[in-house]
Amino acid sequence: MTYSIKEVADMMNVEPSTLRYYDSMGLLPGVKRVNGRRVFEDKDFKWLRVLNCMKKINMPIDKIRAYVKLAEKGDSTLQERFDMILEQKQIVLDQIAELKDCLKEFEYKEWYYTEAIKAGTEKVVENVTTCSPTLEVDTIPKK
Amino acid sequence: MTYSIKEVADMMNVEPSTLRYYDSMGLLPGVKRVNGRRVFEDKDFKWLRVLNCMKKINMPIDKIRAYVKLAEKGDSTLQERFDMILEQKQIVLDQIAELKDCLKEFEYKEWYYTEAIKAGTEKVVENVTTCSPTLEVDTIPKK
DNA sequence: ACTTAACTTAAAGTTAACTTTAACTTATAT
DNA sequence: ATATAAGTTAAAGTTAACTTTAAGTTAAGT
Repeated sequence: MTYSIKEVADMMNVEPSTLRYYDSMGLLPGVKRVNGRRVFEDKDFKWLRVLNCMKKINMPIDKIRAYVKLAEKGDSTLQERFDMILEQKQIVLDQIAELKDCLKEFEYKEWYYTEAIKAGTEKVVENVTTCSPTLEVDTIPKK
Repeated sequence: MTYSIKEVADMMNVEPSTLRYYDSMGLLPGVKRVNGRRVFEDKDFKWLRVLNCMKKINMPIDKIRAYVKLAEKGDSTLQERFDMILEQKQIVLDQIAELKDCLKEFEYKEWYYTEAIKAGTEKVVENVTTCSPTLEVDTIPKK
């Protein structure tokens, strides 16, 4: 089975021009051409899925390219690639932890506005949290 | 207790120039001035913590400013702000779910390289996953 | 008192990641 | 057959979010 650039772009929720840009940056190694046109094959999706993840965690294009270059060098770079993957895995874990903290803040705000709307004014909830001068405070009121 | 722009910048892990930029964009309402200098008070940290979260989930500055403007209008905008918070909460939840999928991919890659390094070559693991032409596939090998 | 560090603004500069344009070729549908 | 849609490249343009610069004022340390 083969796929056009538009079909792949739709699957990845990006513009075809974005895929061409990725290609020009060296992020789409080994994609076949037929009459000059890119033809994506099943084997390409293996990498596209990883690329998709790397993009989602905001890994810079330069770093992704570095990974691709290592992969192209073959087995001699296995350890280096492993190290990069471990580093990125830790970054995802950190990002998830960070977002969970943000979620708490938004859940607090949800509660805050629920109470304020009930009362018709913010004054009722304005001083529920003791605001110490740090950004690390965790104050989720129990329902 | 009061804090200089540098002190607040350090707490938020940003440059003072970034805070000045946020201020110029209307993201730091109600910050006092003494001889022209910004002086941050305890009350400001309440908002800084929320701002911090909004930045972390990549909420665009324009949207954050819209929220600030609503807050400045007072109680008549409670419902609108509640709706915005709910929307952002859903965005965080989606982002967390997305990152968890990425984590699986990196965990698979970790396993992949562990096996490849053991064998000295990628050939051993290259075709472990059946790669269907979708980016939604989930293939985590059980240890 | 004097030096150094930190603060100020307005405006210009930077960066990453696309996105658009122009000029062209190839494929698909009627 | 012919129009329309989709593909191509290289190069220029865009956007968001800072970041730096320049020129100045204010505060803090010795």
